[in-house]
Amino acid sequence: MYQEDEKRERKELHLPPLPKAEKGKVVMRFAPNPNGPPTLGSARGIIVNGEYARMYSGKFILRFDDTDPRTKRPMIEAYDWYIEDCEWLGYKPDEIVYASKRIDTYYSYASRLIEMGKAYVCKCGREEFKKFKEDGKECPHRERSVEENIDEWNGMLEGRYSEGEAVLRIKTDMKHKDPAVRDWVAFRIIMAEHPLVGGKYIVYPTLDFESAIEDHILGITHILRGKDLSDSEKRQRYIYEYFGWEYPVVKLWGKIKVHEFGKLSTSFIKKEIERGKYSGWDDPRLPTLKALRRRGFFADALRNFFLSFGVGENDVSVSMKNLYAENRKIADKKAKRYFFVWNPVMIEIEGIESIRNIHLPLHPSEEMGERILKGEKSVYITEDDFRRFAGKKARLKGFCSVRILESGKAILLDDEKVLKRAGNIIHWVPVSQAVKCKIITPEGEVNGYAEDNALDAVGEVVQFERYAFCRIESRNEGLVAVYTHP
RNA sequence: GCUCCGGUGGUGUAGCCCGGCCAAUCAUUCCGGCCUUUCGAGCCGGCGACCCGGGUUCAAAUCCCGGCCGGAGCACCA
Repeated sequence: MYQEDEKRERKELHLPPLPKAEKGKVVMRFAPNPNGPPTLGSARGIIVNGEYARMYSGKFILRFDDTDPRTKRPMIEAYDWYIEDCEWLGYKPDEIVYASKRIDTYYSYASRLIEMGKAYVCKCGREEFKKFKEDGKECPHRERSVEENIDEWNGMLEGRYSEGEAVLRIKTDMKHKDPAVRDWVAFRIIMAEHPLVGGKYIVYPTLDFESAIEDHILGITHILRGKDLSDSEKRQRYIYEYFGWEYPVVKLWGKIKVHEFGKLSTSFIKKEIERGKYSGWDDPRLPTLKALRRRGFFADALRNFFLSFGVGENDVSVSMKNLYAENRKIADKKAKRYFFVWNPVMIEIEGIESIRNIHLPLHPSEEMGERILKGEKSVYITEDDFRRFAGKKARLKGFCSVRILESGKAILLDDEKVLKRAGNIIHWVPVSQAVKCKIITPEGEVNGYAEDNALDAVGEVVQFERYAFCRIESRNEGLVAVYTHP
């Protein structure tokens, strides 16, 4: 136990202290757009933000930045999926905020900015404005009076304009050295039904505006965001300055790429699911948290995996092998051991006349009790072993030593004649105890027989000896398991 | 084109801010050995890195300049 704590302690050190963080006063948020299910990438946001909040006894907020019902249309089911996965990962949000339900609030801040002369309604076309931006020139709408702007803004809200005809821009500096900062858009018109608030609004805030206001309202002290959003701070600071607010401490991190999953976009996956290529969002081949959970990964493994990356700005390109290693450390201690024989071949052992109960531990080192296998004449072994040992001696683990003949027969030997040494000990399943077992792997299905004792382990992550860790999913017509990793 | 960021072994990471204790940390992968209850597990051991070039300094992975390579933003997307 003491060692456990010490290990955990060391792990914590992976997260460097946050600048200007005071115990009990830190407020962090994870702000996804629920336009798809949480993925491996989401996990990093949840874990690192949640971990920091915990580290400083602070607050962890889950905020849905769902303010684009068209281009990044939220998926109604996904809201709850995020909440579930936060909890599964061990970071239950202290507060949950839905941006789309607080749009009126954003309007009021927008009005104030307009009244302050810090925001204006712009009716330039995209290309038109782009030109002004590139040239560092102000567009004709920029210097109109506050009164005119108030009127135009109300016009936007009332539907005087259609999509694309008018936007509300924040005044920054048209000569700012970074073109990305110049008079950015705070609100635009989108005539689309929103999954959560329906057709209540036609004017929606952009991420930069919504996020800027929310971070202040919620009292966020520290923001962790991808470096692709590094311009946000520069843009949002203008608003903070106009209102006299203090900007949170920002830490950027690089993007993360997992070798095994190329660039699978949410929309692409969605299409493939509809086409039937994937069985659903929890298809084991997908990088969704649902899939990982189904495969039997432990939340702590995800946690250690992501904490090991720290919060640097360099991009991370990593293999799932690293996650497997983290998971294995946990699974190895918890998983019961069973025999599963793939590509089964039946052998008959000459010399076995009666059935003997073979007692095997459910775990080699942890106290988990035992399982009983019938030591009988007919057993299955995997074809791989059959080929490897045909004509040679092998030991059926816990049962007996045999010489395997090409014919499919086997001859019982005295134990002394076969050294019980790693390398010649194989696993087996008694024919009378064999249950069909299907394993769903990322590469396809693997079929064979498992010992019937495994029927008791539905829902658990087990280790099929000499095969892999798997999560046993169901037991209808035989067993169905999902492959976790070697 | 403009702006910003990064570059430590196969992979990830510590160290860089406050130069020496760094012939560089930890993990993983890979390789080898051990294990008469498994294994791709465990245990033990091993290989393996500061992008390049200048400069500052008694001393540079650490500071400065230049180059090269990589990433990001310049959306009425998040």
